[in-house]
Amino acid sequence: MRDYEPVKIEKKWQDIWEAEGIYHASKDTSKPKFYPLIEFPYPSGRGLHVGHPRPYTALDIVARKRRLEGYNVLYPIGWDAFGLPTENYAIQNKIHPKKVTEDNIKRFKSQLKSLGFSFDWSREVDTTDPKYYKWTQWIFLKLFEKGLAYKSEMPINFCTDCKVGLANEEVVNGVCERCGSEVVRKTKSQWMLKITEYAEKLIRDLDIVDYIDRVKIQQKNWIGRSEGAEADFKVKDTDEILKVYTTRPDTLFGATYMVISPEHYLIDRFKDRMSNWEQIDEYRNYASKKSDFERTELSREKTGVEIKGLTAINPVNGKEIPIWISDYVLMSYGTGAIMAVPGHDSRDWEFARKFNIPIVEVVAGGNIEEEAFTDIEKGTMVNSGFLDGLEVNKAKEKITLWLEEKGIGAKKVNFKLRDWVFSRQRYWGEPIPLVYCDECGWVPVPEEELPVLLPEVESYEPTENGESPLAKMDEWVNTGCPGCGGAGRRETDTMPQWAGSSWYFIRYVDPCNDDEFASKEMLDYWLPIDWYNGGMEHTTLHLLYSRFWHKFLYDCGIVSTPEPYMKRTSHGMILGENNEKMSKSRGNVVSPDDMVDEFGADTLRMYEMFIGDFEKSVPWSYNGIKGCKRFLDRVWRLQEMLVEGDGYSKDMETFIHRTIKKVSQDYETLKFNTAIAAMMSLINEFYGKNSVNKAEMKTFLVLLSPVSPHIAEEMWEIFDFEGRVTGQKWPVWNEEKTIDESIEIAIQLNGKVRQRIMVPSGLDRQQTVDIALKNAKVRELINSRKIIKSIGVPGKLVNLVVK
RNA sequence: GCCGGAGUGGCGGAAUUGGCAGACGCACAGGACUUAAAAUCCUGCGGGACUAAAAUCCCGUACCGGUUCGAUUCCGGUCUCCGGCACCA
Repeated sequence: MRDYEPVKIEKKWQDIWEAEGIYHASKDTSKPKFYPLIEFPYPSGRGLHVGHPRPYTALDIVARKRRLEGYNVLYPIGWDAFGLPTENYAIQNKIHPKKVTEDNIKRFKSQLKSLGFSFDWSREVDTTDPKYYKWTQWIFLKLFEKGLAYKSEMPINFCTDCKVGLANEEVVNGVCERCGSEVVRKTKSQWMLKITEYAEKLIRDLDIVDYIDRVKIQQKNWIGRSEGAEADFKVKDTDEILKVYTTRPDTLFGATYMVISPEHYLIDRFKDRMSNWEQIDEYRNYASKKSDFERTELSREKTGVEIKGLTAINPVNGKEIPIWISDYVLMSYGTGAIMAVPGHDSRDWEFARKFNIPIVEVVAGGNIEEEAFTDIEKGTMVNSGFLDGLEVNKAKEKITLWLEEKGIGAKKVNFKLRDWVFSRQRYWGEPIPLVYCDECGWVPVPEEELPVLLPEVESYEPTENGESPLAKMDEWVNTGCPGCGGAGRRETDTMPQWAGSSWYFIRYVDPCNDDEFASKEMLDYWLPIDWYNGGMEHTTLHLLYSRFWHKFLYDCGIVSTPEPYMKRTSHGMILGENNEKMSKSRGNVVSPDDMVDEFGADTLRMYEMFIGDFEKSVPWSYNGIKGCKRFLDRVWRLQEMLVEGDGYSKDMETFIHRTIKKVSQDYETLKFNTAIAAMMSLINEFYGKNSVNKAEMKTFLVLLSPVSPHIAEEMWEIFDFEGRVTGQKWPVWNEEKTIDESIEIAIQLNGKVRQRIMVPSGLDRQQTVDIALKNAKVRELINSRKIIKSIGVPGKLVNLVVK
């Protein structure tokens, strides 16, 4: 027997598989299809770390199993290559980001290939390739055409020293990550996408997809649908009204003040009437330095300023109430103004306590001296005129009708979801294909002129005033207006990285099509994705953005399914051996290259699947991977105990059928660790007998092949079995043959196991109890005590309650 | 802070419509083989009481409490850790 030399056999089979193109998806649309998807990687300068292969191996296993089951499988791969880290690296090292990207992709590609994934490399896509981003721009133009892209003044983080716009991540503790200077929020006109128009559908259609619960819940909460009412408050002695949104219109009588956000337009409008303008302006400046996240932190001491000289009128009782500004009210949610009901909202309660504003009880049931009473199930209305005596939910309905009758309010559904800020003042992204003309406004670049290519520039640094580096390229910026032929200026902002990743799975179905987005035939055959696996960190943003784009394309009649992904699962992170996140700075990064060199790809793949619960994060363990190598060594040595045999041997039959069942089911339910454990047990059984026949060996190798394909293929060849292991049929189990004739059950006395006995399988509840009671040892244990109750669980146990 | 998730031996984990806690692997210990080591093979391996050994018994699934014949699993509360919080991807 030769030695097991993974490095040799893995390269050998990778070359053969590639030459034969066995992992290419077929154009034959008569076969049933299976389209699994992993999140395409961002090709960073650091190369792969061992966390990357975890999800890739998982779906590779499923993809390989499906091929053996006769499906036409599309398991694609590509590069999400636009983005900040590459651009920053390019700036620091004075290398063009395009070059950086090329180098990184090259490295990633060779690393992935060494791991033996069954990706269809002929369909590779790259978001930075003009042939790809042509269609990203095309989708943007569709959105623009349908009125879903618009311009709005939005804040950006602006470093007062570097004079550049910063990503949130580049702002650390309120200061610039690079220079440590103060960061302020500066408003800038930016492109926005109306994802809120799809809020209702994005929630509703979660019902038709199979996502793991925690993903669905996160999406729902992120979209944050709430039902309430809008109500108009008059601003005293003006013709203005303050519109507020509230989920508790029932508490309107309890509104003792109002709060508007520091960015609210009323502030500038009535500037002259405010006797404490300086104080207000100072507060506005203070608030502009904070992110929404900091502003809404509940534990934080509430801050605010009363507007002196402006008051509002509560529409239900005509009472004059003060208006405050405070940063806990956000312009981005609701109307940017709230009616404050300190008796029944904990933020308002804290605020009122701090600034000595009266707290009025309008729902009885709590103790508002101690804390706000917010329970909507238990209270009864008081101090509320025509609402008195009603339950909260009834009061909500009545007051909403009242507001509608008076014409000063209405029922309203609100979402936490905000529109998507789509502009970046950066170089390394897709140019937004619009031209501004003084005559025509924003005009789309004609479809036949796409893509709008990213021009070559000298420096990728943003400009002094926070504009994109493209703004400096006069030649590129100044162009003819596609509408009137007059002078036009190109949009210089680029798209966010999310753009390319919002539709890449669609391009995979027809990646080389230069004439159209993708052929209808391919779209209809391959979509939707059957199974999408990705990290929990993408649950809200990426998943929501891509669902939004897909729904939009569905409404345009381009794709035929309302949802892109039928199933979504999620993997846990692989941490360093010290149980911390792998990072260069912590020095705990493990490279797959080293593992492949030392143990082979088959061992690495197996260990990544055996390491623990697929859905949980888990620390890397060098000893652990050694254990998997040991297992494959044992598999290799099965060669020495092979005997003839066409069918499973009698004593192994049950074991084999059970293993087929366990492995088949576990591969489908992300329980790769227990599937591998089952295969280990089977091998232990072979070793115990010191023999394995050909039929048993074939079945085992096919079961093993999705996890560790190279060794399975090599052994298949050594044994001179017909064809390839990658060309076999997935084995099936016979349910009857998985059942033992007799099984052990436990006998408990008062809930504690006291005896175990063997019984025939297939007994019902009563038979199980009876057989236990007949047992001599059990009778002895019961002794003279009386049986009060007996519980039987067929095939499991009997519990006798005795006294 | 808000939303979501997790907590089981020395370690990774297994067991879930509520039914025998610790499968499988690692580490460790003892033994076989070897001049020796590595590799390999065999055995043991949650804690405690009792015992020459076994048998037997008690405790044990982050913590406190509840429901139940029976709770790692369900309910209420507490603590700790992890992911996300809209310009990192």
